[in-house]
Amino acid sequence: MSISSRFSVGIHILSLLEINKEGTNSSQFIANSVNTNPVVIRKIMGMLKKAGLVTVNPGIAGATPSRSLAEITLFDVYKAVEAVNENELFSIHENPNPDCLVGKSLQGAIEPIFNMAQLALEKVLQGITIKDVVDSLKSGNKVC
Amino acid sequence: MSISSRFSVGIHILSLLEINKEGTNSSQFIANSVNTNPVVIRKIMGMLKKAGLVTVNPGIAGATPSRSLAEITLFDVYKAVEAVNENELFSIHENPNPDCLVGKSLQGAIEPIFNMAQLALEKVLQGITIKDVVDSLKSGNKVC
DNA sequence: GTTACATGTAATAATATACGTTACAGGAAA
DNA sequence: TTTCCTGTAACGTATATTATTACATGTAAC
Repeated sequence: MSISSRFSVGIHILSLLEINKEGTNSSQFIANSVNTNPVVIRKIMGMLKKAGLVTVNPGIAGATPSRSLAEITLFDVYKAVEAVNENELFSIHENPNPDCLVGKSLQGAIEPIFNMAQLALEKVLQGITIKDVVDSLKSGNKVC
Repeated sequence: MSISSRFSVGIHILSLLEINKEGTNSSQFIANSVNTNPVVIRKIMGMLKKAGLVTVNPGIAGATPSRSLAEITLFDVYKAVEAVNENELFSIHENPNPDCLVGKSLQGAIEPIFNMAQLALEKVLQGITIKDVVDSLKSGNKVC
């Protein structure tokens, strides 16, 4: 199955905070751009807030990035919205037969491989910032 | 969410074909090692067969690898069991508002990034063979 | 050819998660 | 006090996974 679209929505939110920084980025406004329900935005915004990426206050319309968008990587967003948990991108079948060599040892053999693959993916995300994405949006040029 | 455990089961199956090559690898036998239902094994075995990785015949007990395990990479298994579809590891929210710059252009901006990240992950899987896993099982040494 | 046992596959249930939606509590400011 | 916002719980729907039952079909020994 796929990695939750919370991730792409999170990127959308942060990008919009920049593109519409002159305006007020209420959950309703953002939801209109993302094309979803404002509650979905508030829930994801809450995760971004918890991760220290955005500043939002109850009762006050709008949100702002908590630090420069050049200092927020896609990996930060990915962790914030729990797109994938630590070492859980791949799932491994549970309780294989311990009386069988394969059943007993497979998990230990493939876990490091899976972790390495996951890390390779995450390293790509660490190399790209929200600023890169926003620049790409403005210019029409691809980030990569 | 996580990548289907069909992937780890597929690796389990192929490893077991080697470890138990003297014996008969019926779906019942394999299911006993994986600790699941034989039908689950037959379904995954069917995908491995369709991908040309194993040879199985209706009515005849057992399965064998179709080529050397040193020539079957984890990526081959990953594709065979449809762990992740082409460029679909990440999902992107659909139908964003085209009247908004972010809504209109975000997908085009992040898709190449997502594809790059997915490719980085897949490249790791391409570098490891079932033989590597089996060697690790036998020796107790990690593949990586 | 019949019996025993295998694979192939459809159908179904149980479970988990994502996403959307309604409802409402509580904060802020005119 | 009214209005509009955020925060959050609760619920429904849709979808994917895994397990399971049931049965059609193939193979080979007897």
